Amino acid sequence: MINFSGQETLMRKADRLFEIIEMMRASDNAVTAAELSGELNVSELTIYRDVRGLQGQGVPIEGEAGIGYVLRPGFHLPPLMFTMDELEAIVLGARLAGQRGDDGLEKAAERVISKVKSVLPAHMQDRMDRVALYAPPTYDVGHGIVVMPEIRECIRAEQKIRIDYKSLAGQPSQRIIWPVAVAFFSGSTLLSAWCELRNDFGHFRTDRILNYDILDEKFNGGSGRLLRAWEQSVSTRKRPS
Amino acid sequence: MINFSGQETLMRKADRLFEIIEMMRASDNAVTAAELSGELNVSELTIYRDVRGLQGQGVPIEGEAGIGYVLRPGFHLPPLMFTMDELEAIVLGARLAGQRGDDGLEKAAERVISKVKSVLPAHMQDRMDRVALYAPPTYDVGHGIVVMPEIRECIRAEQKIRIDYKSLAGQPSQRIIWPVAVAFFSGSTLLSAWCELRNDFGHFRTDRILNYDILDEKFNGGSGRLLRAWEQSVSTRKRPS
DNA sequence: ACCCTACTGACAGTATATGTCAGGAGTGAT
DNA sequence: ATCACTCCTGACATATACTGTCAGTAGGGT
Repeated sequence: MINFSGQETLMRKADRLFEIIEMMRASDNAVTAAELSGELNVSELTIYRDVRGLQGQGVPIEGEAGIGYVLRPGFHLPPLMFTMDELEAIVLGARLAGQRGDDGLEKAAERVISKVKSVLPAHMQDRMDRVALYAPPTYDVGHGIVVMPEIRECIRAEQKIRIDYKSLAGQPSQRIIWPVAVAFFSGSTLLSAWCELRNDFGHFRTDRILNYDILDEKFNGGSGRLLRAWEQSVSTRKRPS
Repeated sequence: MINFSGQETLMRKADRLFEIIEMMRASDNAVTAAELSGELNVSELTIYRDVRGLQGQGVPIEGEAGIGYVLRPGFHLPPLMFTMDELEAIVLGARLAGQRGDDGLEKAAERVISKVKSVLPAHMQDRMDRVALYAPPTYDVGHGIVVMPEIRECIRAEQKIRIDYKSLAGQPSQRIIWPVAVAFFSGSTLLSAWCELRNDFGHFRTDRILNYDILDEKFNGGSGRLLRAWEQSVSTRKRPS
């Protein structure tokens, strides 16, 4: 955009090489040349040539037919300062997280803003203060008696919880759960967990948890395997609406 | 050196740009174009052109006659330390911003995650991948013909916009506005701006903007004063519901 | 005053980057 | 085994970007 005086294409190419690496690193799965070419507005062949060039330069990209490209972990190029777009995303995200999330997250989001601001050059600090993207207030989410920061800590520490739960029908029950994830809806918060009673994953509205005890006993999340299993169980029983 | 298969010069140039930045960062004093050209085996003019290109791309290089080049801080992202609460706020915020915001913000939010992760100590990177706080999918927000990243850029650059707008009643009108803020509701997006037609602030649903032209003419936001005036005008005419 | 240095402009040859077209070979699913 | 997907190679043509040389201007420091 602001390119004075030629050099447009080279810059575009240097940027493209950078973007290729970023996209591969950002994605968990393999990235295909077709995806890259679509995103970067060049032909697939150009991507192939770019990748070959990067590999020749020592970038650990692995390409497999039928799969796509994967960037082997451990490759780091020096991290660049946040762009204005990224700062706007951080500020908007913090505002949203502060509204949707619990008190702990709200305060954490504020600390994030100030930490990020502290590493910015002076002129960008001003601009960050003036990010004018807003998340309009929603209903205050009620968590009942549940102290959400505690629950999040249980997820991280893999600690079991015994809960007294009242189902939608009003049926009370007691069960021991392995907390896995939290979904922040606009009006309510859902705690997803493995339920020992049902031997399956279940979702529990936090405002229907009547009582709970954090147990000393831990469960084994298997370095994220339980989380991935939960993700899969959610994506397979998708609701139509 | 290890350059197989063509692309020698481009790689050399991309590398050279990288090297120029590295040499400037490594040196405490200013670096002269002559030093760079000697080290990189190109003419001085090529260095001048490279630097101009980098500056055009936003790299904060300052050149002074008689002195040399200096890389201002704010190009590299320094290491950052976050607590788990803060990391969870960042990840949740990025997910929320990615859903509510426009395409540009979604990508920016992804890059934020990737950048933050890259400056984190190793043991925290894994934990960041496993943050299990989710923002449930919402309806896809329609912006009509409006390209939101462009609008955000106009807010930052304080550029006037001429819009064709269709009011709720269906009444079309053309006006020139000074874009001030964007509010991302869950179902729609509101652009707030000073309206030259009404001489007052107004809110415009992006999906009711029929057409728009970004003008070269700029307005004067007064270092955030316009934004604060808008904030005040919003807080005084609060709607009860 | 003097040297150093960033910067600009014009000109020309080279090499480079990119696209299109066609085809080969490996992978995973049906 | 077939099929769809994907990485990868080769050849060819075109536009254009990069680089160097030469000459000159302007600002900084001593």
